[in-house]
Amino acid sequence: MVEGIRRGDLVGIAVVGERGAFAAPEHSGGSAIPQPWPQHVLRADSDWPRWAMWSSDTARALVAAGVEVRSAWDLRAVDRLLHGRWRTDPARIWANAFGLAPDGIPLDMPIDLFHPYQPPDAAEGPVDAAGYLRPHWIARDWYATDAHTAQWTELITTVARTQIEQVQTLEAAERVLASARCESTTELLCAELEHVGLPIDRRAAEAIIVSHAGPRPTRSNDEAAARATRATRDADVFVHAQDAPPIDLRNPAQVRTLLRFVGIEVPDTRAGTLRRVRDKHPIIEALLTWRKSERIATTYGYAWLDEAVGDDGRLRGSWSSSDGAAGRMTASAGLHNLVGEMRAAVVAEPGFTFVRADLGQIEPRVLAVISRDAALARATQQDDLYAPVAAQLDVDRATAKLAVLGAMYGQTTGHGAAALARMRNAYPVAMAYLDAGDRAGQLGEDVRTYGGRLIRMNAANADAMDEREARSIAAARGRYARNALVQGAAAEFFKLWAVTVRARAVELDARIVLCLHDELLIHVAVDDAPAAVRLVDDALQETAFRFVPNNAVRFVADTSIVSRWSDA
DNA sequence: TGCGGCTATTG
DNA sequence: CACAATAGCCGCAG
Repeated sequence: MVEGIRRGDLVGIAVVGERGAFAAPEHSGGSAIPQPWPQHVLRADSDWPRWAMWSSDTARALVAAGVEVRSAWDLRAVDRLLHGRWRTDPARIWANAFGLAPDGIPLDMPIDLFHPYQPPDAAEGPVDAAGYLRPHWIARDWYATDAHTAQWTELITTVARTQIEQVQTLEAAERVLASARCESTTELLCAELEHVGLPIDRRAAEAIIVSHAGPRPTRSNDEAAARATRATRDADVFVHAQDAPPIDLRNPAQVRTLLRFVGIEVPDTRAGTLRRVRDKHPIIEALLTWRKSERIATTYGYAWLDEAVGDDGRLRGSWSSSDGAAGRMTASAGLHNLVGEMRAAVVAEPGFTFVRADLGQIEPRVLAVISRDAALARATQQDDLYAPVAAQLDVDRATAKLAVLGAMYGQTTGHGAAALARMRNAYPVAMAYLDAGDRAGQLGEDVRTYGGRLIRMNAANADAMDEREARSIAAARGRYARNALVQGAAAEFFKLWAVTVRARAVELDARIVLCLHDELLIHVAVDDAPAAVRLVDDALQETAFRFVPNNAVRFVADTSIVSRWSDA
């Protein structure tokens, strides 16, 4: 335990070289205390602060050192939330926090023949006369003294406090503040997800790969063997067009030529297009099968297994806490788009099992919250929200679902169009909310999600564009903004649920091993699985209460205990 | 070698 | 002219 640090304190922390350092809280009267890693004082059980850090790079260093951090204030994550920019660095975060023009940020001098490296003047403080951070302070590999380190960590605390003041000026400041904390703690979760990895049964994975890509090439024959397996795979298609000239099945234009040769004309060669003509010629079925195998062989083949799955049988990718248009979590290495068949290889370790939980109909439920549509909120009281909506619209369930999704995505044509008109009648408040977002997007106005994330609508380049093209681009931007408000708020709900589960799971020694937009996968000892199920459900109720203070909207999750992901 | 197009998968 | 994401291979330009 650290002298003077109390629960809830905001304390700047940094990793400087081989050491960690944190600012002392104001009331202790001290300055930064550099510490070698690992640093067990950080895991003080009862009294713990909210550690302020520049970015999840610090969280990764902490996790790698075996330090458990419970909550954070991540300057980069909060900066992204407030200012809607993804490519940021400390110089920019600092400028944003203090309202300084970004084009005034001083650039670091390049080190080359004409500008040899010169050690910075140690007497210079971190901030220059104009108020910007000095570049060499950001580089921070030159820190020689504890005094420098102390200044650096205190500065982190300062930026965090300034960001909090910025949040206070926004509409719904309390909610945005909660959102900023959640985004920050999600950065910790991402660092942990990268460290822990997803348990994979390597032999099961290899069996799936063998069935599509053939046996693993040995080192002595890899080139030739790989060619041979590819040729075998291709031959299963060519056998249906034996007189056809040789073509490359990986080239869509040549596939069209091949199909034309057997008398089938298609506009493109996508799976959906091919399926519509599958009974015209047996080659279509063979081609679809080939595509599936080719995908496993290339994307989820031996190379993927070797690169992404460690010796400990854990699949690891890089995690981002808020990427893309609306701030969803993203992951690489197939963690977010693993083909269904390969999910059979995601298996809990001996003595452990998975608790898998996914939110039901999260986007329309979130829409009811953010739009404050009382009629839609009533529909969320049902386990299946689409049932009351279907009754309200006087259509079948499938049509109701299409209408709701179409409304959120900005669909204007197609089969759902008639039901969409009924949506306007039945849920005018929700539809008005969506339309307002759409209009803002079309006009190029930035919007903010429920949790306060700024969605930037960059001004369109109207030059060299005819009117029809301009209209189509404006419509696309409208749909983008409309959807970002819903998808973004849904992402915020999910992350709040995830960090709540993460916090509660500590006592069970359970670990979140996968986050998938509306789904959580938790790795837990078999005996603790029922407790983990209760924990997940309790966390959902808590999340719903925090997200919707008046509890007018109901959220549901489907939770199960499975040893194999595909069994859910 | 970098990038747009096409195609696949997922929520 | 339905939203978001990651990721592979191809052809083409340079």
